[in-house]
Amino acid sequence: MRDQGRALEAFAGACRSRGLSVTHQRQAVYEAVLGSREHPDAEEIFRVVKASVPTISRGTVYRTLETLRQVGLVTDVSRARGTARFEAALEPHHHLVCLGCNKIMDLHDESLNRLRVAPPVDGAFEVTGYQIQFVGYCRSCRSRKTKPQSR
Amino acid sequence: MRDQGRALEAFAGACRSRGLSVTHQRQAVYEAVLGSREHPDAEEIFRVVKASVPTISRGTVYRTLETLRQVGLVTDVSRARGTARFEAALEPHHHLVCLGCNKIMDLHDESLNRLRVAPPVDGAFEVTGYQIQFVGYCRSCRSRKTKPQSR
DNA sequence: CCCGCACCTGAGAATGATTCCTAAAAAAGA
DNA sequence: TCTTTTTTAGGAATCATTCTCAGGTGCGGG
Repeated sequence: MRDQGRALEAFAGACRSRGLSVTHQRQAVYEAVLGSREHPDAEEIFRVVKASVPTISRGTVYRTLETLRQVGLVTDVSRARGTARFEAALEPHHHLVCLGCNKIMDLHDESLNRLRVAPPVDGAFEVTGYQIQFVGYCRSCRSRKTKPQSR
Repeated sequence: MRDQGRALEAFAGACRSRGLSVTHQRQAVYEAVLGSREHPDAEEIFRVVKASVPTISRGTVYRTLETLRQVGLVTDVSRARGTARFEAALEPHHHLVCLGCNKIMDLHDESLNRLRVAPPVDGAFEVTGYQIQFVGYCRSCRSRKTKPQSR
């Protein structure tokens, strides 16, 4: 995993460049996310990190994941921020998701609805549709992007 | 909204074809989702539905949303199923999400990483990346697709 | 290398969304 | 209509996540 080594090296720099202190807890959490393949949840990461940093608390894991997510070092695969939000499955459309404030905006763009995909994973999975999430920063979050809000 | 009218008409049929009873609670919940533009959460839908079905309970709203999601009539925009799941933001890749069991699988496909998007929403939003979610049914959920599991 | 201070962490309480449980009500369908 | 199966209301229970705050720590300036 060359990528992983590099990512780890770059971690301290990435933190500093955004005004975040480099703590070993943060490194351990990031390392744990880097090292797992299975889309771990906070509890799983807590368990893993605990092995190297026995005193770490759940609160720190949650806090750190949120921080890393806001600066873009970690992705929330499930995008489970706050309460679950719904919409009718009518015409396909896509979403803009702000990493700063978690606002979700609709994006209607016909040209995105004609993606052709090679049947993924040998037909074991039946695809019925898709959605594209564009992540980034909305206007108001862009201006304070260097330092994540606690919310 | 021609789509809405049509969707509502088709609702009963859609339920029946999947072996779901057609209850007025279910219709009211679906109608509420159809009628809102703002990615409502369960609480909001509860409030709206309550106006027409005063005796409805929160439990029913949650249950119904989950059911409708599993059969594909409603989309969980935030995909907030269960606990939040993370991964390192290394090389871009995409996901297969099973509507039945909520399993998330990685999908690496170079050709999907070169999507060009017209700058969405007049530059008010700064896009830093994107992810595509392919939704559908995994092999084991496909066989029992007609009737959703309670989990 | 030491200080000061803003930023972080640990521990556990508090919150709040979601799920679960059960008796009663409603839908299905023969 | 009668029987069977599914669904609902209501409320308790769960459990992930956030908050609070006292004590610790990274780090820039001297």
